[in-house]
Amino acid sequence: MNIHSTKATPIQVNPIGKREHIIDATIKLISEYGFHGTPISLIAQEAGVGAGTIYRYFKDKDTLVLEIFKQANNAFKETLLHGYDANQTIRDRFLHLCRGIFQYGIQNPYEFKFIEQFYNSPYGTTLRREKLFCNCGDTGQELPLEQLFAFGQAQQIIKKLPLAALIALAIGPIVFLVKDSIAGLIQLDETTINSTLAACWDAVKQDTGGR
Amino acid sequence: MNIHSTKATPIQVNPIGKREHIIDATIKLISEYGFHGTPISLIAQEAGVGAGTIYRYFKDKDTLVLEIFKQANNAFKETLLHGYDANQTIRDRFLHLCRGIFQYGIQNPYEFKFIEQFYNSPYGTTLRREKLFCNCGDTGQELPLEQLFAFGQAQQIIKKLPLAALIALAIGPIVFLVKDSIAGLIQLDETTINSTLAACWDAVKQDTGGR
Amino acid sequence: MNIHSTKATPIQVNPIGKREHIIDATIKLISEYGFHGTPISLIAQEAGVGAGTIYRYFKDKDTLVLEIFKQANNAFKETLLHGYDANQTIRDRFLHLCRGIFQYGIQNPYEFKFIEQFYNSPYGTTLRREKLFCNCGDTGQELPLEQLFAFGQAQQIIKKLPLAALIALAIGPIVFLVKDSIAGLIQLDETTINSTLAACWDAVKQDTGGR
Amino acid sequence: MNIHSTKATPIQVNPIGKREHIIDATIKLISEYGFHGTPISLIAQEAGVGAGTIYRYFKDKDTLVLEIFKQANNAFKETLLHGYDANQTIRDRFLHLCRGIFQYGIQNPYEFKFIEQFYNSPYGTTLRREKLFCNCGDTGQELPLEQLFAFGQAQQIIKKLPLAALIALAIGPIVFLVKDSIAGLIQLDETTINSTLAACWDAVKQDTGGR
DNA sequence: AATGAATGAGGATTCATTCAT
DNA sequence: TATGAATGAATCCTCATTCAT
Repeated sequence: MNIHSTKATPIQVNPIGKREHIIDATIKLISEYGFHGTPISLIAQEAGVGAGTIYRYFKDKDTLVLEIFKQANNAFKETLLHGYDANQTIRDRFLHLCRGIFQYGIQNPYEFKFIEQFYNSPYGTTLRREKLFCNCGDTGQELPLEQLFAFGQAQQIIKKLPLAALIALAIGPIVFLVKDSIAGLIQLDETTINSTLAACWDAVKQDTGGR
Repeated sequence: MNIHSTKATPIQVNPIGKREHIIDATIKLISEYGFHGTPISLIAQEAGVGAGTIYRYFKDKDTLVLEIFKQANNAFKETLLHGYDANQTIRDRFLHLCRGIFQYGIQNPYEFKFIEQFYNSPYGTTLRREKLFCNCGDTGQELPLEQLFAFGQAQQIIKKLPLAALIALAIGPIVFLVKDSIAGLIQLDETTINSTLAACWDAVKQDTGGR
Repeated sequence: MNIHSTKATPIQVNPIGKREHIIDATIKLISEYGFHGTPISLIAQEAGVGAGTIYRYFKDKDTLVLEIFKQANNAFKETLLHGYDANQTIRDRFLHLCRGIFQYGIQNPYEFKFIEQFYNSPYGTTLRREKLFCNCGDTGQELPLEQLFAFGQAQQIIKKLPLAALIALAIGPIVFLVKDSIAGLIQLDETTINSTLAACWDAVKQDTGGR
Repeated sequence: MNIHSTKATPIQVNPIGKREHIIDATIKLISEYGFHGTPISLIAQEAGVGAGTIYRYFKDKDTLVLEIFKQANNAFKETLLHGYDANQTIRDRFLHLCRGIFQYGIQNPYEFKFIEQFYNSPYGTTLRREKLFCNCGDTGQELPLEQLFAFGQAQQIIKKLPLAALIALAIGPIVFLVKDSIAGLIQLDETTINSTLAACWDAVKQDTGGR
C-alpha cells in the first residue's frame, strides 16, 4: 500500500477499487485544472497508485480521459431520462429534462465540469459537430431535448428558433448557474432552481400573445 | 529580427507594434489550444519575435495571459457600454447590453474564447469570487447588467431571482450560441440574434400575469 | 496458466517444458529485436508463461541471456564437432568445420543471430578476450579450428598468418553470408555453399607456388 | 559551460562545436552499447551539453542516429575511393578497396563499429535489401566492389560465385579482423594487413588451375 | 533592445522486478 | 509453484526561462 495515499483503506481494500480510484482522481483534477494542467503523476498520487499502474487500465492519457467522458456522459444522459414520461405535457417534459441537468451538476460537480470542459475542447467540438451534422455520434440518438423542441414547434408551443438557439436558451443558463454553484458563488436551493427552470421555459415557449 | 518571421517588417519596425503582435498571437493561439497547449516558442513564432523578447514585455507566461485578459475584458465591457443610454427603458437597455455580447463575440472570436476560457480556469474562478464577494475586483465596478437587474427588480419589471440566476439567464444562452457560432456549428444572422435576444428578455422579465 | 497463451497445454503441462519455452521465446525475440528491444513481458507472452515465472528459472534478464548464450554456444560447437574425424586431411577437416557453421546457421537462424549479437555486445567482447588471453573461458578448450590452423601451419599447409587473421578468413565470410541468408538477401543452395567453402580454403591454404 | 563536461575546452570554445560534440559522443557510446543501450542523457553528459540541447540539432534519437550513419557511411565510402584508379589491374583495385576498409576501421574505430551495428539492425537490413533489390538506396550507386567483381567475372579473373558471396569473402574477414583489433584482441601491423589482403584475393580470384 | 541557443525540470510512457494470492 | 498486478526508476522528449551576444 502506498504510504502517500490520501485515501484511507482500512482493513480491507476493495481489489476492484483501483480503476475507480484512478477515474475519480482524474475527474476531480481535470475538472479543476484541465487536461494539460493535470499530470499523470498527480493523478497517480491522488488515486493512491503508482504512475505506471494507470497504464495497466488505460492505454494512455487520451484514452483515460475519453473513456471517462463516455462513462460520465452516459450517466448524465441516464439522469436526464430517469423518470422521463413521454405522456407528460411538453412543458413538464422540458422541466424534467432541465431539472435533471441541475440535479446531475449539483450531485456530480466534478463530472459536470469534466463533461463541460470536454465539450469545449477541440475534441469535444468535433464530437458535437459530428453529432449535429451526421447524427452519427456515439449512440446515434438525438438528445431528447431536441426531439421535444421539434415536436413543440410543430404544436406551436415552442418558439420558431433554430434548434441550436433553443438548446442554448434552455441549457445555457443552467450550465452557467451550476458552474457558479460549484465555484461556490451561489447556493442553489430548491426555490431558485424552480424559478430558474420556469424562466427557462419562458424563454423557449411560444409567445401566446398574452393578451 | 527572426529570419523565419511570417510578418515582414521592412526598414522600420514600429517598436510599439511588437507588444501588440505578441498579444494578438497569444490570444489567437490560447483561444484555440488553451494555456498549457500553447508554448511560448509558438507564440514567439506567430508574433514574429524572438522567444526572449516576450520576456521584455511580460514577466512570465502567467503575467502575459493575465494582462491580456484584463485588456480584453475591458475592451469587452467597453463594447457593451458603447452607445448605452441610461434613459432608455429597462428592456431596451437589456437588449443593448446583450446584443453587445453577440457583437463582441462575433467580431472578436479569439478574444471571446480567450475570456471564456480564462473565466473557467482556476484563476478566473478566484477572480469572479473576489469580484462577487469583495466588490474589490480590477475596476471595482459592477457589471451594468447587475445594476440594471437590481433596478428592474425594484420596478417589478424583472423577475425576483438571485442576481446570479438572472445573469445566467441573460448571458448563458448568448455565450452558448456564440461559442457554437465560433465552432462553426451555427450561422448567426440578424434574425436569429434578435429572436434569441427577445427570448432572453422573456426569461428575465417579470411575468405580467398574462395580460 | 496464462489464458492468452499461444501454446495450448491441455490437461498436463510438462513442468520441464516451461524453461524451454522461455528460452526459445528469448532466443527468437532477442535475435530479432536485440536485448534492450525485448521486454521480459514480451518473452513471457511468447513463452506462454507469466512474467514472474521467468524469475523462478533465471535470476534476472542478464542471467537469462547469459545462460542461453552458453547453451547455444555449446550446441553450436557440438554441431561443428559432430562427425569430425581427426584422421582426415587438414583441408577436409577445415571444410567440415566451416560447413558446420553454415549448417548451424541455416538450421538455427535465431540461435545463430543470438550468438552473433552476443559476441558483438560489450559482454561478448570481454568473454572473447578472456578466452584468448587466459584460455580460462567457459570450457577452457580451444576452438578446434585454432588447433587445426596451428597444426596446418606446422605442416606448411596453412598460411603464416596470426591465428586471429586465419579465423577471420575462415569464419568471416561464412558469418557474413549466413546473416545475409537469414535476412533473406540470398538463397544459400548447396552449390553456393560448396564454392564458398572452397574459396575460404583458398584464403587460408599455403600458397603452393603456383605449381 | 557545463561544469561536468568531460571535454576540456581551454581558452576558446568552438561555437560550432556543440553539434560535433553530440555526434562524437553518440558514435562513441552507441558503437559500444548499442542504440537502445545508450540513453540520451548519457550522450548529453558525454557531449558536455544539456539533454534538451540535442533536440535543437536533431529531431529525435532516431534522426540523430540516422544522420550520423549517413555521414559516417559517406566518409567511409570516400576513404575507399580516395586514390582509386580505374586503370589499375583488377587485383590492385581490389586490394585498394579492401585496404581502405582496414584503414577506415583502424583510424575510425567508433565510426566503424557504429556503421557495422547499424547495418545489422532491423533498419540497416531493410536498407541493404532495398539497395540490393531496387538499386534505389541513398546514393543509388553500386558499391565499387560489386562493379569490380562483375567486371572481373567477365574477364574470368574472379570466381563464378554469387555477388553476395564474393562480397562476403572480401569484406567478411576484414570486418572480423578490424572488430578484433578494436576490441584489443589483435594488433594489426602492416605485414598482417598485407598478408590478409593477399589471402582475401586468393579467396575471390579465379582458380588458374594451379599449374 | 532583441535574439535564440542552451538549459534542466517536468511530463508521458515503458519495463525489470517484486510479491500477494 | 505460478501468476500477473503493481510499482517506480529510467527513458524520451518538451518547454518556460535565462543569458551571452
